[in-house]
Amino acid sequence: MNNNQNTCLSAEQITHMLKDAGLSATSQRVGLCKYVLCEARHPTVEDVRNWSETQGIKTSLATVYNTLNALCKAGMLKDLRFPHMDKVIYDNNIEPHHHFLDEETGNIIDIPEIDFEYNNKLSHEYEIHDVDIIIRGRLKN
Amino acid sequence: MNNNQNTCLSAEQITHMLKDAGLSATSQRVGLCKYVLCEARHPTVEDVRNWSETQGIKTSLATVYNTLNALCKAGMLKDLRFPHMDKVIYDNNIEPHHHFLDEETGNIIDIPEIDFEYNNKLSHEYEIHDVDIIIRGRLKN
DNA sequence: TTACCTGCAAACTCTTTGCACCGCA
DNA sequence: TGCGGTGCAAAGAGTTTGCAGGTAA
Repeated sequence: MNNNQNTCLSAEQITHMLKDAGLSATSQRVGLCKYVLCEARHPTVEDVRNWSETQGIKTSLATVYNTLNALCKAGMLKDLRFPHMDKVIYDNNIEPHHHFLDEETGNIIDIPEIDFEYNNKLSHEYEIHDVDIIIRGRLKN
Repeated sequence: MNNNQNTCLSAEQITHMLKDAGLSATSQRVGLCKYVLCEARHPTVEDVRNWSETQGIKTSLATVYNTLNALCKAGMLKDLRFPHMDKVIYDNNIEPHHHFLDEETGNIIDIPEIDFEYNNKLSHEYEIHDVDIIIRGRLKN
């Protein structure tokens, strides 16, 4: 069910990725990455915090924020903010894709671009850098 | 340049709209509506507050929030939250449309649905209520 | 008159920052 | 050893709420 590219990274692999990004591989970061780059799907800061507590990873809220921000800056993670949602959500799927938000459950599902194509008829004055598409609805059983 | 449907509403018309929505037409509300339903394009709470101060409309921050929330609940206004933007933005264009965010100026431009069509190839399990599309880029001169 | 609205301040939530200490390289 | 990371607590930004007084219908 996890549609990211990083399913099951080892601590060594994570250490390598961090160093490649110019980040020192502290135990907190490696631990948080294990969750945020592999296990988690669209976690909030709170989710990350809760997970790290259940795993006995000693860390502070500030470090969770610092780490997630550093990973975003390094391009290993993406931060999302959805309409009618007050918290930032993190996405380890770096490939271009859209999002489906199940309004009943709050679940967020990645939608491949091919399943929801768009046709840009804007004039050439509009130089497009990126397109965010959020589909809101309900996933029938 | 204002592409909403309410260009230049009179105080009487606003009073009527408020009452139709089951809201009492206080002077603060009528005043704020004048801006938020007519003049403004994608204002933040701060914009509304600043405008009301320059207009000598005596109001409090709490009332601005209450009024905007009440208008949203009544369907007269829409609240938007964009990626990488920490504040809520209000939109008086009730018609379905998309948004173009000029990343250089911060300007938000309404995009008619016809200028940016999408093609939904999702399976029938996905029951779609609404689609939010935010196009980020730069508007060349 | 009564129910709703307003204004103030305080509370709340999410996120960032300052600073002393600690640990990786 | 030195630079950057960590942890705590405090600060900050945006928004909501509680309550006493005021106003529309």
